[in-house]
Amino acid sequence: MTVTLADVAARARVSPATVSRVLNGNYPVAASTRERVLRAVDDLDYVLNGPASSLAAATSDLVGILVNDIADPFFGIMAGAAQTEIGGPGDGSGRAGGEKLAVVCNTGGSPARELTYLTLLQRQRAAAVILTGGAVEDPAHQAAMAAKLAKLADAGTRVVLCGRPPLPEGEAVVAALAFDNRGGGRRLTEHLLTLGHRRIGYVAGPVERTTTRHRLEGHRDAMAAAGLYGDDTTTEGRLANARDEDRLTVHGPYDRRSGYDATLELLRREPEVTAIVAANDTVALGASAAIRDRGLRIPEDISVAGFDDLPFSVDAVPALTTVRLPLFEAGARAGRLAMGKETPPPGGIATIAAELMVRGSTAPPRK
Amino acid sequence: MTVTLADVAARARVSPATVSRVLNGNYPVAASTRERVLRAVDDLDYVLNGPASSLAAATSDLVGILVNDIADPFFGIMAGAAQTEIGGPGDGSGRAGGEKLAVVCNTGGSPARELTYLTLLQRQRAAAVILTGGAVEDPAHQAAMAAKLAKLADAGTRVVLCGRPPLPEGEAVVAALAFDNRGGGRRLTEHLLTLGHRRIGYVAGPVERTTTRHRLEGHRDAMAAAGLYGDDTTTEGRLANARDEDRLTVHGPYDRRSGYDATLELLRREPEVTAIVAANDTVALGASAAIRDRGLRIPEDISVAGFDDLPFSVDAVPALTTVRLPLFEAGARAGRLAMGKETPPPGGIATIAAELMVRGSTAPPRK
DNA sequence: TACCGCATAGAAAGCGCTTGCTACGGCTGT
DNA sequence: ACAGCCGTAGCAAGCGCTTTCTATGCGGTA
Repeated sequence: MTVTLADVAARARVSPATVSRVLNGNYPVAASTRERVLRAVDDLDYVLNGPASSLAAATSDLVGILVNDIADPFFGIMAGAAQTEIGGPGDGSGRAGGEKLAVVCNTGGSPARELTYLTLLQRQRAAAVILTGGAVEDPAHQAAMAAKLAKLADAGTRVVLCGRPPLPEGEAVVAALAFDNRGGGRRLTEHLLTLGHRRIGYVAGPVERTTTRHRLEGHRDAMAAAGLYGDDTTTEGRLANARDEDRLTVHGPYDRRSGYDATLELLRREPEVTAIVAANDTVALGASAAIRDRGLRIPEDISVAGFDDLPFSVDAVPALTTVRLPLFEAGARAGRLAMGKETPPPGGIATIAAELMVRGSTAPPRK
Repeated sequence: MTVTLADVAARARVSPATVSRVLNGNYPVAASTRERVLRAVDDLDYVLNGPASSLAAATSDLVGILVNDIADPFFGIMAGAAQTEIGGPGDGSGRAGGEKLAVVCNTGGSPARELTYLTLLQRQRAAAVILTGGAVEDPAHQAAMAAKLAKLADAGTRVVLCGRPPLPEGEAVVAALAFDNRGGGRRLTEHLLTLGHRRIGYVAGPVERTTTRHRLEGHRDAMAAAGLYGDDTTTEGRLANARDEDRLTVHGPYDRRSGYDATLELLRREPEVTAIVAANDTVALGASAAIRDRGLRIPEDISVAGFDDLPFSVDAVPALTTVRLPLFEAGARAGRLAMGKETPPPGGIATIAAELMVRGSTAPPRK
């Protein structure tokens, strides 16, 4: 029924070993023999049995890319970039020689699914795994992840982090490419402060996500440095500041709906807000909609800012002030790292700069 | 080094066969034995060797989802929905029992890569394959695809089409869920005609893509039915109509940049245009930017419409008139079909309705 | 009491490939 | 002219699992 290596060997009048070597190209085979084998492969329409091959060789050509939300271009762009580096050009002959199978796995942000996918990938003896985007900070989960990754690395799977902070003990990992979320967040808020804003609302991402925390910390660093939230360091002062921070921060998922709802909430809590900083561009879009539905103008009445600089942000009206993350470049680099085509940065850790993009959605507050 | 079935068997003091049966749960095993085995599995931190298992059982738990552009939420939404049906909830125990590994593969719209991925999936003896989105209409490629899919089906892989028209001879396929692109396109243009528009520009997708052709045909059907492009059926008249159609149509990729450039081109060719229909929402966003950069207002000077109703479309300013496709539902259904959890529609073909969403970006043309 | 059948466990034969080792010419070097 | 090599090809032993077939022990029944 199905064609096997042995069939090809018979037709080419060579041993199975020779066919295998022709196909893998890691052993000298005379040109004439090779040609005969290749013709037999074509004639018989032979397709390698992946499982058998992986079993015998104890490795597979699977590369897994884990993303938190596949419907979010933030991940799509990174994953796509990584795939271009991993998949190779593809010759269309259907022969697929030397290709790796780059596949993306959607965790939906669930720690359990993240672990499950890792196990599944481990089962397949994946050649490499790329983890993208923020991590969940729950200690139990972090420990489980670290253990799992260590085991993967042990089994020869290359592990690369992309847009995710390094592990506590990062030995298991080939490389970690971390975005400068904190710095980006800080510069964004500094921009707003420079424009003269003082009461700034913050629509944050889900709690316990590193991305969320880092961006928020950047924001608060800037606020604190400006003496906002007060620099009253007495116990009472600190409490008051904390209350202030909390009042002006709302957490929610990274989607437009959350941005919409949170902004309405912020507006209710503090009508005097003159700017809203969103956890990312998608959230910013929802925030903008809420502001407009409230009958307010952007940026005249309220400034809005996002994060990521996704492609649609420049088309928002007005164009969104945001922080650009080089998602494509980072994804591509992660792909190369996973393939061993690029040497890891010193220490295995690289921080990727975030660039402030000032556009029309931010302006000085009205007097 | 690595733990094998035999190690588990030894520790549980049973035969490897018994361990295998406990893990696969398709053979009676006494409760006490099962428990002993399970404990041994946990103690040893055993992870099944996927390749070995697939080799012996001649099937794998891989399910491939092919998408044209992973950075496009159009595909992300479908793929994510399909994955939720396939991956199961995941128990977080890391045991990953009975799970399928749903993976998405990004073809980038390239026929060669599409074929390559199919070969790679065939190699892995994938349990199922879901093809999403429009197909390329090149006859050679179509034939190659049909052959490849037939071979996959032959090998026991379930093939499901989602948002893609059925194959010429669809026997190889479990089911085809096709969007009513033509009907949606027609109703969208009828809406514009009803508003009073007569000179309507069309920013189409890439040529040779089924999606592109169907949406465009819907548009032209509506135009023709309204007597636009003339109903002159003489040879000369037909030629004139065709020229008119071509002058008001520009093709390009499904991205914002293409929408921007094409709209500028359309405006140059025919300054009297009162509406622009875009191939999809992303393109519509680019088109809107171009219109605004030209100093024109939407919808007062020019109406704009998209297709797909992606989440961001409602947040555009003004909100985008578009055609809603139930992407999530379709993806989920494709996932269930791929898992054999749902019986295929009669004839294996289902057409999925497209619903017109009238919003602020379209209005009657100025007198 | 003797027999049959069911429930459960084990033995062993592969699944299709990779790869270390061996075998065999013909060439080169002295 | 002979030894030693290099370049190729084949042999055969697994890789770790699934599954068919067989073995065993037990309870129930005649």
